[in-house]
Amino acid sequence: MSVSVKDVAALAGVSVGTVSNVLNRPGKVAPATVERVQDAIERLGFVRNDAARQLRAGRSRSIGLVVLDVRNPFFTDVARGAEGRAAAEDLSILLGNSDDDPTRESGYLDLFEQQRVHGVLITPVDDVPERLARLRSRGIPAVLVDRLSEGGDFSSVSVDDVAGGHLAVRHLVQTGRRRIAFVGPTGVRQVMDRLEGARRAAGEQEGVSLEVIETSALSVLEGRAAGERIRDRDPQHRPDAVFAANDLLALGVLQALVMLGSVSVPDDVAIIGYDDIDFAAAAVVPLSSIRQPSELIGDRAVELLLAEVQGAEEREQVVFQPELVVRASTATDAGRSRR
Amino acid sequence: MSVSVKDVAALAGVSVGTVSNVLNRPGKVAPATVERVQDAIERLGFVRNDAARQLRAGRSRSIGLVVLDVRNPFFTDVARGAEGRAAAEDLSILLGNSDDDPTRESGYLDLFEQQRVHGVLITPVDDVPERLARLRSRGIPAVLVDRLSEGGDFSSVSVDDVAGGHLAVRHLVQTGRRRIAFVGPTGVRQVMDRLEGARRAAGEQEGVSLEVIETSALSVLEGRAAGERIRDRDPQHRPDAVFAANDLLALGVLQALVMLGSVSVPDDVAIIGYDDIDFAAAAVVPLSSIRQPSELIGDRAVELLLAEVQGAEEREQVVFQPELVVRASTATDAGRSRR
DNA sequence: CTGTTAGCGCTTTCAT
DNA sequence: ATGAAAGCGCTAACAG
Repeated sequence: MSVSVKDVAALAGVSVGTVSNVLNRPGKVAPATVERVQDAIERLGFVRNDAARQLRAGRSRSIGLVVLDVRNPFFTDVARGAEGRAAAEDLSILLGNSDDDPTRESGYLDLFEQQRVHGVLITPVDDVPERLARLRSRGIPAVLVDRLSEGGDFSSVSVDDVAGGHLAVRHLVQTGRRRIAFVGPTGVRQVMDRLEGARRAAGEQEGVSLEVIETSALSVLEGRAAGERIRDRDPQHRPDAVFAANDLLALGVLQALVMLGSVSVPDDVAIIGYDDIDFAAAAVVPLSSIRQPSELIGDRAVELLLAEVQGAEEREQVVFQPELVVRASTATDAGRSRR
Repeated sequence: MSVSVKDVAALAGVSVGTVSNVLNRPGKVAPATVERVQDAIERLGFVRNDAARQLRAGRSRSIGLVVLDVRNPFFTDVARGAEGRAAAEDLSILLGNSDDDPTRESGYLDLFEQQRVHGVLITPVDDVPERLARLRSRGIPAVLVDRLSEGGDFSSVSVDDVAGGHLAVRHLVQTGRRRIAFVGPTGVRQVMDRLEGARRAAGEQEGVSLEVIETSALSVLEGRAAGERIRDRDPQHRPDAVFAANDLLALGVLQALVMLGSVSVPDDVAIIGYDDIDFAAAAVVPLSSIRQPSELIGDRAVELLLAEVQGAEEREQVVFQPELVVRASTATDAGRSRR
């Protein structure tokens, strides 16, 4: 069926070893032979069998990446960053989407383990340190993405979520907001950190309240549901600002308030999101947000992984600082004084 | 390093053949033996080596998918659809992002060929029929995604882009627009088809003009650039409607007109996009669009691929019909009559 | 510079 | 029901 080195060798009148050398170390082969072999390769349309190479090498030339949600532009950006860095090393990225589901996450880790990937980049759903420790004990290092490693057992590339939450709420408070609602799924680590930062910022000023509106996911749909609950309240019990745990949620809240309801943003309610995805700027009301260097995260994560593959002993924790991006959704409007 | 079936066999006191049977056909092995083997597997933490299985099987358990742009939600939705269908068959999806670059596209096809994937799903940048024919001759079938096969040589799953373009412009014309601008990269097949449909619809009504504003990609950024060009024109030379080749472009145009300019949408200029991505509904001005059944496309594409893998001789062309979704960006506003 | 060969881990006959 | 052994395609070590 498929042509192998053997066929190439036969046609070129050399041994398989020589074919292999032409493929991997052409310098070690006489120019005339190289040509003859390449000719045969061309003629037969020979394509290396990766499975055989992997079997021989003991591991594949790919890196597994498990993200929480492929539909979230933040993660596709991270993936892009990782891909670019990996390509430079002639490695490819296997992208897995856990969709916040521990079973799916575990499925991908199984798959990656079976594939003997070079290493795994993961934004864990679950607390998976034991799982990752097992991987490592089998020679597959892991780097946490968008999540700090607890005991420093793993290298990680993350963004200071507490600082991000603080930035967001401090901004809301400074622009005069007092009754702040935090919208997000409290089961998620990053979200909890953002909430902690938010609480801290709220606590720094008298008279600021912070309530939590729980959602079950970080999606536009969930945001819309949360927004509807806010919209349906008595105006006097409504928050005057919403800090959403990510932009998808924020966009959903925005939809519910502005498009499906009659609440004005930012006049009645200010909204700030998190991630600063491309779509944030193009929203109904352009969305203020907390920017994370997403592609850079992917890039650095691969770098740390490769260092570990190459035997680096120290685990490194890279923590980027987030950045506040102010847009119309949190504008200090003149209109508010009317009330 | 890694534990193999041999180690498991040794610990369980059986032969490797039996271990393999326990793994693949447990029914053929005595219950007591099964238990003993599974115990050994557990104890040793044995994990199958995919490379070895693939080598043996002659091909991998994955399907390659090459898309034009991972950052475009349309394609991540397609990927999701494909992944779901593939998972049901115990196959995984290898996602490649060509980024509209023939070199990258070709790189992924090389990679997939080396991996001996089950098949390839691709939205081609280039005209790659010869490349795909070669793949097929090597036993790797290909299915075109979001693109009809020219001579019917390949199965394909697409959406009738001519009809979509027609729907969009007919809608604009019916809501009173007369000077329509089509925004998009004319080098792309799907875009050309949408343009053709647009031209047809424009021709069906006296006094409707259709100009083409060329962009170099289907991105928000390119849309913004195009929007700026429109914004900077004399109001009387401005189109009164824009049909953007996809939602990313449309969102960019919208940004340029509304947020960075002072053109009102839809009062001065109506905008309609294509794909109906989630973010369209949440845009500054909720975007009218042409909806495509994206997840279904991925799902069906895998189905056609599997049929071909299983020896189906006929190539099938699945063509879905697009659907018009009207939102505020093309509202027939009372305001227009003022002029 | 080139050839020979062992072996990576697994599955699958073919015997027993 | 289980075992023995061949072989998938490739690479690297060694010999010549």
